[in-house]
Amino acid sequence: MPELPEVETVVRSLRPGLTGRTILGVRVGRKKLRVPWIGVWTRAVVNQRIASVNRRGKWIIIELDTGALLGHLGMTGQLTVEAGDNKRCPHTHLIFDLGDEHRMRFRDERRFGSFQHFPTLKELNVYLDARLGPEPFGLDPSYWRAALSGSKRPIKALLLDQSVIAGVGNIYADESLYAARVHPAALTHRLTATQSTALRKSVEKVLTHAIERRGSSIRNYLDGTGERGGYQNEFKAYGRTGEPCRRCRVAIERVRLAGRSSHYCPQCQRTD
DNA sequence: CTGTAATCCTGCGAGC
DNA sequence: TGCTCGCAGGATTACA
Repeated sequence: MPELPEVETVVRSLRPGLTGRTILGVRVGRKKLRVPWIGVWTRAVVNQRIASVNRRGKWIIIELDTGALLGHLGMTGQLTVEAGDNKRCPHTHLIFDLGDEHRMRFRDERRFGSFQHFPTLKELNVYLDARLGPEPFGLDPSYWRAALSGSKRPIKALLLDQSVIAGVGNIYADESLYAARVHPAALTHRLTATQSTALRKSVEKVLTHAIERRGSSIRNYLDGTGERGGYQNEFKAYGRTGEPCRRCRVAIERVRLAGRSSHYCPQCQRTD
């Protein structure tokens, strides 16, 4: 679920409470996550101090004095720091004891999320480099133009491809396409220079705005302190099937593209 | 090189 | 009320 704005909000809200703390122990849940290395690495992080907390694409990077943790929230993951009494919480897979009655908890209902350990930050970055393209902010215009002209896929599929641009997911792809007035099924190599530029700027604008609203909470998403986001109240396309377009009042339509629902205005977003 | 579908999971709302 | 179906913010893999 969480896309770049949600992960950025989690990282920002966790950073002050995590940085400088030492992991005293790790408790592991019974159920398996998709990356089955939990339990193998838990001992490696005990007594490690947390040096920094960062984000790349939709990934959370927790750098330790030695080694680093890489987390992904999948569709329903929550990473929170809590203090005081220890409530029972279903779907908890990891609890990091941070001392002084503080704990970091990783919950994930659907278990699409993951938590991995790397012996060095360098190895972690090699792993991410193999999967991720550049961040959407300050994207090189010529890189973007080349990426679009060199592909014949629908633009929606390209926006979701993390190796082209890191961090965009289904919600923000739809919102960006709406803002740029580009049809989700439009083939990338057929987009005009104007459309290409508009989309590059729209992605940046939509993501920035969503971060300011602390992300979108549709169902599960919470930030590092357990609070919901507010951007779901500002969706113009996503999840608005049948509702009137805020620009032209024509009903928003939904199509299935690249295996995902795409919401768009048939009047404002044309393929031609 | 594309594109699509299936896979990993749980939970919820719609419709019968 | 209770059942089944389809759908959900993601990433990876297999296959046409």
